Amino acid sequence: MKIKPEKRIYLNAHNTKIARQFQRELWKFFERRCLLKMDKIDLIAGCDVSYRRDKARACVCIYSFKRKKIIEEICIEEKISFPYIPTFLSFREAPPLISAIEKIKSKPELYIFDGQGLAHPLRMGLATHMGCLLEKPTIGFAKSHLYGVFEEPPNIKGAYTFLKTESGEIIGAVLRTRKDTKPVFASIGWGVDVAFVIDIIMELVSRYKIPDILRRADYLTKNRRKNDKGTCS
DNA sequence: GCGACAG
DNA sequence: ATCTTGTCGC
Repeated sequence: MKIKPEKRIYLNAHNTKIARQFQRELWKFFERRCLLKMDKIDLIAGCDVSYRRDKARACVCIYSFKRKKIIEEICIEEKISFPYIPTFLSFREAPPLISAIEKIKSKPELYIFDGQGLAHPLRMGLATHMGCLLEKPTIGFAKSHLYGVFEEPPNIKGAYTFLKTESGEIIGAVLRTRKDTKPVFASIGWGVDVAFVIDIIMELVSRYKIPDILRRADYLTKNRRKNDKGTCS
């Protein structure tokens, strides 16, 4: 899938000042309605990025929710173009992620990213940022906190509390995807609501606290230490 | 000024 | 995220 040509300008920012402006401009593409239904969804994409020296490697793993199996995997490698700066993660990860997503053949209905969605000071975490570029439903799945107020959820698998802005708006959930482990921060990315986020994430986790599809993408991202020149499948 | 700070 | 060895616990 290709993103609209006019949106490519948002991929690279020369500095945080411009990056901040891009984050504000992208907000106009945000979709708040929930475009998906649990009983109809099928193809879901788990996306992750890892770094090695001056290269970033992005991997996308597409899973068929109905057939319960992975149907496609794509990995790409390219030069790192932006440093890691809290609240500006998108400018480091979106370029390689878009490169990988533009190579997939199937048509995912939902994309899950390693990071926040609306749980960001400007509501522009990686997942929301990617959603505004792709104009497709996205969810942010983070292992730690960046933004938002919440209470600790009970130590029971499936328990959750809402992640809110200072003014009380619900932007995501602090979800206990596994007992006796720290809860995760799942937030609305683009085109989904909190109930959907919670339902789908719980459906995608099995034995571990991270959804299998994201663990797989993470694995593909790092399993290239020796040979491998950029391809895998 | 101080603390917090996705990956 | 990455750099890294062993180690505690189910």
